[in-house]
Amino acid sequence: MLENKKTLCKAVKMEEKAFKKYLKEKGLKFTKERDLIFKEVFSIHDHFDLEELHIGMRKKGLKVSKASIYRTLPLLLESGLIEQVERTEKHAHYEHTFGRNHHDHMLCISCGGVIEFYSKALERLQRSICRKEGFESVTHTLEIKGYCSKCRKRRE
Amino acid sequence: MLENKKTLCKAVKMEEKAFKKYLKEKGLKFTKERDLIFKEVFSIHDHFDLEELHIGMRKKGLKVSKASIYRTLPLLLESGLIEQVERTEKHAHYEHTFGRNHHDHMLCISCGGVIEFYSKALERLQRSICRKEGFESVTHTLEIKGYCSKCRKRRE
DNA sequence: ATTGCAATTGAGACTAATTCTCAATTATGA
DNA sequence: TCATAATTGAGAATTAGTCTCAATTGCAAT
Repeated sequence: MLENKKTLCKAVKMEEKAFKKYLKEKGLKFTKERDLIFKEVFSIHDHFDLEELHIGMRKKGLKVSKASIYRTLPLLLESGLIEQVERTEKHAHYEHTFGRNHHDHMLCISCGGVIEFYSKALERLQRSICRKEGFESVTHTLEIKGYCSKCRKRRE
Repeated sequence: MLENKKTLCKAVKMEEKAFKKYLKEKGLKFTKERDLIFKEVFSIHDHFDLEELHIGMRKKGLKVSKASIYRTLPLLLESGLIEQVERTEKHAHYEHTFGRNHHDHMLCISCGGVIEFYSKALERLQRSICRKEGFESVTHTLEIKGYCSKCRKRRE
């Protein structure tokens, strides 16, 4: 799923550049808080929610308020550097997009497990559907809810 | 999108039967509040959220508490009589499934417009992906966010 | 029909997530 | 360096949704 560390580092630098560019275009500042949040997000190679992000930062002694995280995540989302993975009843979950290819999710209703999958054919088909509608896709989310193979067996 | 009224009426009766059956199976009661909510939901041939549903009922003089609506929607969801359409930052939107085939949504980031679409090929592909994973799909949601054709033109 | 009881209801208290406010601070471009 | 507009943190405010509990009501068995 991830390349080796060296490649990762180099690439995160590029992502940071992209973030700075995005901010500049919007007339927004690249503050140290945003930098910290950005770095934290890119150090998590998994799904995370806002709470986890915040706690993780506190543990490292990085003092950034929740409010700032609430304010920064939408920027990262909009610049395409992170994606919303899942929205439970309670709150959203995110993941950064670097080093991971886009993928979709199956959510098991029974055990809460998450299965990631990717289908080239699916992506292609979606692009073609959008083209037909004249719609320019920026992101998409496909969530399939149901029962994973383990839970299916258990239910029998 | 919808059949004529007569067909609709007859079919809603069937849906009501399905709802009663679902409740009975779960050992739940078919109360007059649930009946009212059910009827209201099936009188809306469009997306709605909980707030709208509640206000609509108040206007007609139907007194059902919000709490009861909060309690009833999950039942309708679980019995497959309604679906979650969209989850804005704030709250979920629903629609009843009768007389409308399953479809997915494109959401315009710029104007907030919603485009519904359905693709047989897409559904088929999803089924095949699930089969491969041994996953039993119950529902799925595909949301494509981007710019609709009108807004694309406007942005140029 | 009557009865008994578990499920349900409404109203408001409660909780959790998110947004807002505002004075103090800071990044940025001139 | 300076001016200024954006940003910050802390906590207040808001909002969606859940929970509590006494009163009510379906419903199944009499």
